[in-house]
Amino acid sequence: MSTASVTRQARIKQNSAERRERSRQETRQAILEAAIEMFEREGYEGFSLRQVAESIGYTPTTIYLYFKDKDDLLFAVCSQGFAEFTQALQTAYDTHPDPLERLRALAWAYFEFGLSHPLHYQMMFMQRSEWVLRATDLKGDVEGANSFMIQLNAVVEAMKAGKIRLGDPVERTNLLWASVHGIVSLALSMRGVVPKWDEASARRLLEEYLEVLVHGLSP
Amino acid sequence: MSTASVTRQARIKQNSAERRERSRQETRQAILEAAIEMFEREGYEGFSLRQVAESIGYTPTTIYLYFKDKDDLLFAVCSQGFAEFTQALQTAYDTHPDPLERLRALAWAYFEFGLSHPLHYQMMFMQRSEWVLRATDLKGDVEGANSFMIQLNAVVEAMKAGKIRLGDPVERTNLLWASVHGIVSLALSMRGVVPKWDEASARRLLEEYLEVLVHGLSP
DNA sequence: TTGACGAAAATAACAGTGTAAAGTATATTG
DNA sequence: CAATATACTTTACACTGTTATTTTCGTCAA
Repeated sequence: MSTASVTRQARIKQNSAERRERSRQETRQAILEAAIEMFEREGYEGFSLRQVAESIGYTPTTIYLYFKDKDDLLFAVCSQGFAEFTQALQTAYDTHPDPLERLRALAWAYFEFGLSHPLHYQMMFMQRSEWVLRATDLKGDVEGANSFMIQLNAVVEAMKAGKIRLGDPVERTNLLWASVHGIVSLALSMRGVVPKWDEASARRLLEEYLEVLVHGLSP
Repeated sequence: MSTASVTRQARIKQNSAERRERSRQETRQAILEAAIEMFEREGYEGFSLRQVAESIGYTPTTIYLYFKDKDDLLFAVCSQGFAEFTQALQTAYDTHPDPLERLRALAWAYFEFGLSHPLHYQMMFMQRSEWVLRATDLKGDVEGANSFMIQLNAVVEAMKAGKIRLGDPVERTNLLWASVHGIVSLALSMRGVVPKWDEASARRLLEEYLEVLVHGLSP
């Protein structure tokens, strides 16, 4: 009887703790979602903790019970972007068995992500690129979950298959990565400002670039 | 006599106006220099009008007599960067007669500017790239003064000389520009964060990239 | 020389911002 | 029921850019 009541009480206690933890995660998620919505509406400059708090009926200081500071919340906003980005690359990798086509598909997936998530992209790879590390660390030790690793694998495979010239795989990957990033970031920066840099011409540019690259990298 | 005294008075008046105008430009310049110094020390985030004013013994509001607002002052800070950038490209252009070497030299000049003026570069080409237009417009109608035009000319020359494959010159220029920008911007973003992205490896990357490019673009 | 004028600079104020410390309900537990 | 831990708010501080108003001061004409 004593043991039974003790375990029941323990169970109740545990359930209570679980429920409270769940509630805690719920409000954390509510804050996060409000933050995402606000970030996508206002961008980086206009992103304000006080407005986020107000939009879900909380006092500004409450946010500090769930996130260390503004940067931490903003990182949480971006980390969803990182996850989506990695997944986009992963599906591109998985759906293209041919090594060369795979590289092309990866570049296009990269491009599409940037063009369709401009605010996230600018944050993730232009303003706060140091978060790349934090984001991949956060994902655990699964190597495949790292977006760089996906690209690296694709490069290694292409080398193995004799489709591109041999060389330091990491540097090759950086080369590809940097060029696509250059096109995407310039397209995002210049669109709406320089007429020549609309989305269509950015597409043509990437197309041309991939052509030049396979030419220049062929063994 | 009447005409003489009138003209003398007119001269005095004009000199006075000139001197006042000069004094005005002097304090404007003082503000601008303080702003540059502050920007280079604190970066974009830490750049504060009030601190700029304080550092030269002015009240914050005085700045508004010389610059429209914070953005305007920040643009003035960057416009020096644009001038220096254009000049760097121009000398690279002028000192290399061979078309292919010229393209290489332009890429390296671009690279060097970015690496040695990281804050300016990030402002000019990553955060506020819409200023590129404003900066070139400001320079007057001399086509050679535009950094893009310099690169464009170099590409056209290389095509004429049969050193690279024919194609839309503007798109070709964007291709070169975007790739170098990609390397530079990633190098700036990642250095100090990702060990692999130190300055030396960025240099190797550009070297390799130029090799691949002349391979891929050879007629 | 004085008095008016006009430009330059300063004051005061407003509406924001991120963040820390202290206080207050509310719910959980013994 | 009383003690306690948790969630949240209040208050406050030190900033930010920006505007409207007021003061200071050099220049210029009478």
